[in-house]
Amino acid sequence: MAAPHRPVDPRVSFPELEERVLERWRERDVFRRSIERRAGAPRWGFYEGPPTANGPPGTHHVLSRVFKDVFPRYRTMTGHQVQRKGGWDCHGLPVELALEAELGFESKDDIERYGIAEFNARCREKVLSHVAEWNRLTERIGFWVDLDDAYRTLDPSYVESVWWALKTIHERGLLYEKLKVVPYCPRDQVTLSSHELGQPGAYRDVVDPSVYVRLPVTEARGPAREGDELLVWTTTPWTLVSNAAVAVHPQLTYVRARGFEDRVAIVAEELVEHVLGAAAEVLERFPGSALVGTRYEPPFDYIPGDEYGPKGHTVLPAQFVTAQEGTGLVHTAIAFGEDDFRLGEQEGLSAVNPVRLDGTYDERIGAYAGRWVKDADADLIEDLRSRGRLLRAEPYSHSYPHCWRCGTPLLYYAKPSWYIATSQIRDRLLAANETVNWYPEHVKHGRFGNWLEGNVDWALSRERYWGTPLPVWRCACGRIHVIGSLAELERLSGVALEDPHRPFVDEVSLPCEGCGGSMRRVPEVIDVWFDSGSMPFAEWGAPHINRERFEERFPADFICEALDQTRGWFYSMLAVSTLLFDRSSYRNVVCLGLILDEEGRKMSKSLGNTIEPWEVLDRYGADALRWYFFTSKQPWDGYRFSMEAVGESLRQFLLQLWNTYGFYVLYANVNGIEPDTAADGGGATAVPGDPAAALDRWILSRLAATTATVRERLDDFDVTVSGRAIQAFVDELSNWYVRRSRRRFWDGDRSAFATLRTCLVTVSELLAPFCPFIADEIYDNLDGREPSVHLCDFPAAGERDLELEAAMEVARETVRLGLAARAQAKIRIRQPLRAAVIVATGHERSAIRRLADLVSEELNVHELRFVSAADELGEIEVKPNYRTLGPRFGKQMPLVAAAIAGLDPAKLPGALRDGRTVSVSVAGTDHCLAADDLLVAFRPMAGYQLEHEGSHAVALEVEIDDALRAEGWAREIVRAVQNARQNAGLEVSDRIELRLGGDGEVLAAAGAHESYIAGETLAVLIAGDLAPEDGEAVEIDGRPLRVAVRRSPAA
RNA sequence: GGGCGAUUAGCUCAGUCGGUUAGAGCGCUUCUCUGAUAAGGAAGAGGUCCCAGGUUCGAGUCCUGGAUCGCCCA
Repeated sequence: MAAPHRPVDPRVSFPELEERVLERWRERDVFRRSIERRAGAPRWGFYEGPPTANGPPGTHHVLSRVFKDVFPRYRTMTGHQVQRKGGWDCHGLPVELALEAELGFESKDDIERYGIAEFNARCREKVLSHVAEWNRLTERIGFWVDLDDAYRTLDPSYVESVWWALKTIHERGLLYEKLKVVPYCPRDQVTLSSHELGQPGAYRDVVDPSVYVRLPVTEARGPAREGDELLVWTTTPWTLVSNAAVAVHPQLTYVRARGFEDRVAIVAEELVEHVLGAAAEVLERFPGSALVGTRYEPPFDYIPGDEYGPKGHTVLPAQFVTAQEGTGLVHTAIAFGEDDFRLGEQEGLSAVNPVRLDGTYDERIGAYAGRWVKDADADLIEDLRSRGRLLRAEPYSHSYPHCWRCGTPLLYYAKPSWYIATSQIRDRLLAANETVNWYPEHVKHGRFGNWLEGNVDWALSRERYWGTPLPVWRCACGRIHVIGSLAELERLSGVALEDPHRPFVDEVSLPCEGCGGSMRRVPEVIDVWFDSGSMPFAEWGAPHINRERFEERFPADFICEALDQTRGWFYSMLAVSTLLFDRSSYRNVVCLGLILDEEGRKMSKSLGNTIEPWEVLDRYGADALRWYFFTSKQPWDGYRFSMEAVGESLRQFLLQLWNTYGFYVLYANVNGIEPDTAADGGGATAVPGDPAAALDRWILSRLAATTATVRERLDDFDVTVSGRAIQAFVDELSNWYVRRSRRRFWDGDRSAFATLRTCLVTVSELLAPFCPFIADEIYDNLDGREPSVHLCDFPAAGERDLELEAAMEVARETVRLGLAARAQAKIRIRQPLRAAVIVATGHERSAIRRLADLVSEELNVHELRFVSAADELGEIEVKPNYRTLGPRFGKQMPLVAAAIAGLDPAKLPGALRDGRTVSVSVAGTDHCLAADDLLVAFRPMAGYQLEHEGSHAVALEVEIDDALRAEGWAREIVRAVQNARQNAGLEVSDRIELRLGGDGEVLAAAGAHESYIAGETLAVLIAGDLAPEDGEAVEIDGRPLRVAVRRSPAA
């Protein structure tokens, strides 16, 4: 007869097991079938936020990929069709920069010389260079996603969809080009998006010169006299050469004050002391508005005031000015600050910009021409000092943005850029956000909501090469045409492009419908975030092709990325879909935290504290890593990651489950127990437990409770609590159900086997989304009616028996107390005792009585005796239940507590058990208290050694007579024989011949309990004739015994 | 500088609507059990629930301020 189940290796290697399971999935085509099986079922949508494959995947990618896996698996099992299209983010500056570094390029000129076609071809290769590695890891960790049909943002169909989106946005009047001050990297010659400013390392603490500059008034006006000095403050001295104006707050109070060297300065009143010192003498006070129009001498005269317009080198009113720091008068350089630029627009000042794109001064700045502006700071300051125009200069430490790739300090710089007017749809963005469930919830109106509130227009264009070309064609006459597809481009130009990228697309010109001239494409490519934000339709090439496939799947039910994507992908997804469809492209979003090392430091290559995914996978396996991520904490809190932590999740959970499963298989095979598939075929209605076996019904009730919790929490995207519920159940199953049922398994009790098997199979189904490998292995070996557990329906919660669950709690508590009492009395568990004496009140007493066999067996006592509290063991004490009484009595609580303390405890339990109420007098008024209002606790009397907790206690009768002693010895002998069996390498089902020798009294006890010993050890023969030199020597209660076992030839 | 979050035992984390004796696991010490287990059980040691105010009959939990750490923004 073949064994019903494959034997289970207790020393299994999970990594090897997982490889076998993967092989089985491939053979049985399980992923594809899991989706096909749900054809026609309600869809549950998932979008893959595309990673870039130009580098190898790290542990943080494993984190997001397993979270992207667990919910689709769960929803598939609950009857949904969940298609998962993979994707790769292909464009972008990082690829270009990596390639530049490889080629040793230092500027964009090098790229132009190299040739854009060749450069982009290299980018195209590079960006997918690690795809094979990503695919291998993705499969290994059990992330089910369709990588064969993955979208790539560089595909022509994808680019076309993005073009369509931009054309649509243009048609709505939301695409515009404007000179705007942007953070600009002169090294890469590229404008940075706000997303890029958010990259790690962008803001760095640096020390910049901070200068107070004197600007003499050139003609008296209002309160200002000729020769008074306007004091301005700046941390960017290099912008002083293009000072265009000075801004003051019209409502703020300013003063003329006599300060250093008797010169008269004009500063904000609040800052006089800060700027001029305590000795300064205030001469006059006036509002900022009085200064407006005052003319002054600029710090440098390279650019004459009239180049800025009539208001050049005058004082202007501006609301953004504060008296927080500086002088309260703000140096304004139109081209180099966002506020400055806006003020220039309002006041009609032109944005004269003497700084070249490479960050050097142009020829207008005389001696400084050609110098990198930041390097000119020191010389400019000296220049000011020598001319008496410097009040003071000091180092100023602040955080300043740098290019996150090359580390160059950014310049705020006026440049023409293309924008999407997202600020015009701010209310729609907020409304769309309201429809999204965020996990954790606080992101919705916190970090993300605040970000939307402060929405600014999306800086879309990039002056780079490897990206989706901005599909805007412009004629010299100013006319603009936005192209929405390659077909449209061909229709208008006659050119059929196969590759929409630069430089090919740059060569296509269109006839201008206005002037008949030739339209050329603008040179920019777009922000890659717009690419990835377009994925809901672009992954299908919609709307040009596959329109229905997109529409059927929009919006997604679930997306998931790390928390740093709030302003990245989460935003671009919301913004693009709101611009185009006026709704969010996702309904639920789970945010993940960062992975830190075990000391809480960020993992980074430079610190050398990274842990590579393969190290973990090869040592502990994917399930252990997944389980760690799912259950160690709420995922958005971040992880303190270490090898040891993953090892612990393996030991604490997976091994316990594996051993329980191994136990079942071992004894099912020994007893030839076939799974009763017919009975199980009916599903949850077939209760395998013997109705008389309380343990069976108890564990099935716990299983039902666990199933309900897991479903409820997974429905709310909570893997942490649901996973921990499974873990708690497996612990109950292993450490109470199996432990207390071992005898029944040895005896081949079919109810016990059916119950344990139901629990294990159900656990495998509950666990399938979390730990897909071990779950499938267990399912396949114990059930296997489906080719994989991942083709099963998720379990439905059965009926619970709450009363039995509560009773078991009490019984287990009683056992805990009894074992503690044994330890106190120093009587080992194998020594049977006459009785345990239990103090328990009404319902607890009946609970223990109901499970008396369990309790007495576990405590190894012959009898349970109950005593009432009034007996000599101790007494009952009642305490107020603050939870019920607090709200009722409020401030009178102390009085109530006192009144309760005055009750006669002896009379209470009986009265309360009978449903009667107790009357107390509080401040002259009588109140009725019900059983719920009182907490009953047991208080042992002095001088008794017993264990108590809450309202019950357990004491043991410790007197051991000869019969009990002999019984204890018999158990010791059994243990010695079992050890001998194991030492002899026998199978658990082998029969033995047993020979004993040694102490006469011990042998007599063995004789008295011969059938017990024979039964326990499968001995067909027991003989007391062992020769003194034979067998293993052991001690029984300090007496010598020798034991010899031999496999019995009789079958 | 602003926003968001975190801070509970040596470590990793729970802690429900505010309810009076704050828990678990790991680790440590001692004991124990073993016919599944890399396990299990019992006992012990281990706490300024970050700090300071406040609200309340009652605060780890709510409010205010502060400290430290992280993330995001400027």
